[in-house]
Amino acid sequence: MTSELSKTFDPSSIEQRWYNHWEDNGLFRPERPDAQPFTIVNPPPNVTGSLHIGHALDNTLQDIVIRYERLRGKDALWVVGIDHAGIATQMVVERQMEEKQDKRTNYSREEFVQKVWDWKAESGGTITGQLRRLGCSMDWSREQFTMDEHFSKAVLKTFVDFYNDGLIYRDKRLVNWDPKLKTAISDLEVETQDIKGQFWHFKYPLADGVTLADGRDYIEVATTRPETMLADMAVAVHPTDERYASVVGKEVVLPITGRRVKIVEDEHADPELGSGAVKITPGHDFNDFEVGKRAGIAAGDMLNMLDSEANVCQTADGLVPDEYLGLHRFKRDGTDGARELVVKQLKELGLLIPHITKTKKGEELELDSEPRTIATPFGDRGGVVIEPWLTDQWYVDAEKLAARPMEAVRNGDIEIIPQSWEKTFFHWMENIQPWCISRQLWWGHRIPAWFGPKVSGDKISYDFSGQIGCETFVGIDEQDVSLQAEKIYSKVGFNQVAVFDSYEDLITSGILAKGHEKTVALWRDEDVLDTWFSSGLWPFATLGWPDENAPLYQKHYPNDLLISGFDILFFWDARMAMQGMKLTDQAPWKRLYLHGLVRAADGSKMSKSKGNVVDPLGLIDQYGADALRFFMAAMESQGRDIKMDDERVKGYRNFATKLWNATRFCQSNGIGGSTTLEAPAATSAVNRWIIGEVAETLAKLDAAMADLRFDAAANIIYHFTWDTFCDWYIELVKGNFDDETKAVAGWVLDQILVMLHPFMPFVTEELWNAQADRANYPLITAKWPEFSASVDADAKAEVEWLIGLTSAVRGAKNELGVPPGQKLEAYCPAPSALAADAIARNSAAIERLARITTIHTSEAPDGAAMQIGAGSDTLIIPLEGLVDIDAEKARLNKALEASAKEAKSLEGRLSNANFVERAKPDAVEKAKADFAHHSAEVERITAALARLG
RNA sequence: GGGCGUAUAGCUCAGUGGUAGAGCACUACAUUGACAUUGUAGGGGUCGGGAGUUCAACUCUCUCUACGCCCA
Repeated sequence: MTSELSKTFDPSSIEQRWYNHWEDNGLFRPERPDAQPFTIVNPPPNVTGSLHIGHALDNTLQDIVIRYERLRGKDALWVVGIDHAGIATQMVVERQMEEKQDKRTNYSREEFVQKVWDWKAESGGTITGQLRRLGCSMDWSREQFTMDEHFSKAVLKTFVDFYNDGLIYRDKRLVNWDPKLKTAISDLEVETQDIKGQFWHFKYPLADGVTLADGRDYIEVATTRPETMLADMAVAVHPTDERYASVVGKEVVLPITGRRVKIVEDEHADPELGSGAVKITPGHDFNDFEVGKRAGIAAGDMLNMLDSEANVCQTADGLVPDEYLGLHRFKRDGTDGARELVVKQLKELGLLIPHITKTKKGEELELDSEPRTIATPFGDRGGVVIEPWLTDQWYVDAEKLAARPMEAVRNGDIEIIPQSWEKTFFHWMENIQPWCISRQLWWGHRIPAWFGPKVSGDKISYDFSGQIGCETFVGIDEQDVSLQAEKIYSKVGFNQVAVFDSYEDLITSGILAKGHEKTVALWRDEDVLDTWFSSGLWPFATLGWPDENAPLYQKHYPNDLLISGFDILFFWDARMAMQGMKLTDQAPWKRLYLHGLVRAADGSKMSKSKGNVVDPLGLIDQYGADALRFFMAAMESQGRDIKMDDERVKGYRNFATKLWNATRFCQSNGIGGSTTLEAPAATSAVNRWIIGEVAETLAKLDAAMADLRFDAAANIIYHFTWDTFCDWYIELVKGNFDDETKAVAGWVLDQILVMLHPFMPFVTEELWNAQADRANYPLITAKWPEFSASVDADAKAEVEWLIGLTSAVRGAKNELGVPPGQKLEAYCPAPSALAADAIARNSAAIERLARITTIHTSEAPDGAAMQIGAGSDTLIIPLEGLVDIDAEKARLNKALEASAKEAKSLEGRLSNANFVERAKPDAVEKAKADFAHHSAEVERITAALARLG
């Protein structure tokens, strides 16, 4: 029994209902213990996130694959969860506090972290509801969070194991410091932008009366960051630069600070650039850091002149004048900073070399500096200029971890799709830098490292200023580290270990006071881990790792596929591969599919600041989730960004409506759901033909899905449904719904619903259930088409002959201005066997579609007529009184010209001996056939023209 | 500076070593019969420029131009 469908298709009335039904009945992951596994993990969206159009694309593609594999009977698992997103989340909560004139530091760490959890409970994870609206069939029953206890344990274990393997180490070096968020960030989180800046030229006076060969008593240096001169530690010149050869090893006296610094040789100084001499600030510039090290300055001795907010602080040698202390590094909010003051003072000292330029009028103009475009680093979250800052941080030796993923891609264990991304992947992996994983935040996975006093001889000494000089203990908990500590400190007479959660806790405890002489105190590292360090474990920690016997891990790891945007190839994908291969000894997924960005209609990047963001939920409201999903699939060719196009989404909404109405029509003719996977027995050509078409469509669809060609897959099912099924099959069988046809039509419609389901889950499920009572056999867990029938060549030829005839008649009538509804008779004096059969068996269809009442097998009467071709047959349709002969002549002449041109070109090719000898045999065969066809066409049309006079 | 990618119908995009396709838009016609969220038919492209390889290039190679992205 079918259930009646409403006259118009309203997506919003069915989506919620079906989604709840699927989820409530556990249909996203039915029990299939013996089935072959298929696994995808969803890139965990940020807990602060809401669904944007990029998520819509990424998740639609994943859902298509998961629904497809589920229909194919696999134990399809789509892991879903949320990322705690350290920086982003802390920012959200801090911003909310700011609105209430409150701030993080008004609270203890524990209190603040609790507030973040409260916020998460209240408004975190909005996106999970939005993914449901898109129809995504994840396994929500196992939804995870990267701060869940089991996941946190995996993160801890990873850190401890990596540390013990020497893959994680602590180092003092320059980091990318975000002075707004007051945390280190990794080099991937830095975005370089070209901004307008200035280039200043200074004189650094030579010390001790030394002069250059040309007599000058100073060295000229240039900089885009004058303020850093307060921490200059050298001037570098190129070893081959003869201008400075005589002063290498001598000193300059820095203006303002009066610091004496050496002139050193270093390849970094480019003789071609400016004066050829460069100032060296090892504590505040990545290049200078390396120069400084080469010049023998240890990282610990490098001068630092900025605090965590990039305000000037006193350097270790105490030479920064008081008036600078507390100034911001440069002008901010209209207030001059250290940069402006340095320039002003140097100018007053006569040590600023002006930049001479000319105005438009040709007058000479003296400027303090030369205008320049400067590549400037910005933090991707905080949005302020990044400060290279000398700190102790935790690093992952990424270079060691990179080898195996590269090998996996080379040997095919990991397939990157599209392949063009391989080069980018290799380029990054080959040049990979140490990965800074510590973050100065409160929200995140706390680093499991504790520091203790340094042991020297039989004494211990506490140093709270930095940690590099401390004893370091890394372990899974306090007990673990205190055992480690006991071993070290018991040797020098300390048999008690007290462990503190922070340096402050240690101090407030009073443990260092008298009375605790035998107790040694440890304090925990305050920092948390980079969020990506934890999300790198996602493909396996979500499945139970590190318990390698966990059933899910056993069955579903490695994952089959990962789908992500190319923008997180380095951030996430590469790190999953690095961590995964080290920890599990296997590539985390077999295939890595990278898709592009969804852009605004004009091709620009969507961004909140531009205000051109398209809300996927708005599109769902307007056109339905199915239409949006189909759009995403149809536009996803491998390797190209997708431009948003509402009209196209609308077009796919229309497609859903078309299917809806076709189903309605079927129902009104007593066509219901099929009861067999196997195609019904069919005798009529039309029915045999459509079954064969389903077989062909299925094969093409499976091939497209195997290659992850989402666009091809979507187009195949679209055209089969609309063109083949609706426009031809239904039209051909209309008015002739015998039992066989009803059975076949019902079966074909079911195959469409199944094949379309991964793309348009809602409307297909609705129609599936409307077609029959299928409460126990919902479409989401139905079976993918599986039948033995294949293409029937005779039926195909016959139906294609009918279609050819119909199209030809319609086209000719249209061109000649004959009303489409006009019924006519035709003459086919010498029909081919195919034509004779087709005519005999399909007279009703021919009359209805081609509007030809009778096809006589006698000679056509003289007089005005139009001539059309169907297959290799010619039909003459008298049009006495209906048409103007000149119009028919013009139409025929046009066709003649086209065929003659084609025939001539083919003839030329066939008479070329080189072609006949060297071309592939089928190419020659095809050319011959085409030539025969066009020659015949020429003859036919010529005859017709002759008949018309 | 290095790397990658893209240039195909008015627009958005597929595509194959054998002379080009889709959707939308456009034009004409149709229409109370599943569907105007429709049907039928049609117009429209020297496949960015140039050179080369080949019997044959939109497709392969080189080069130029334009645009985009990533890295330094």
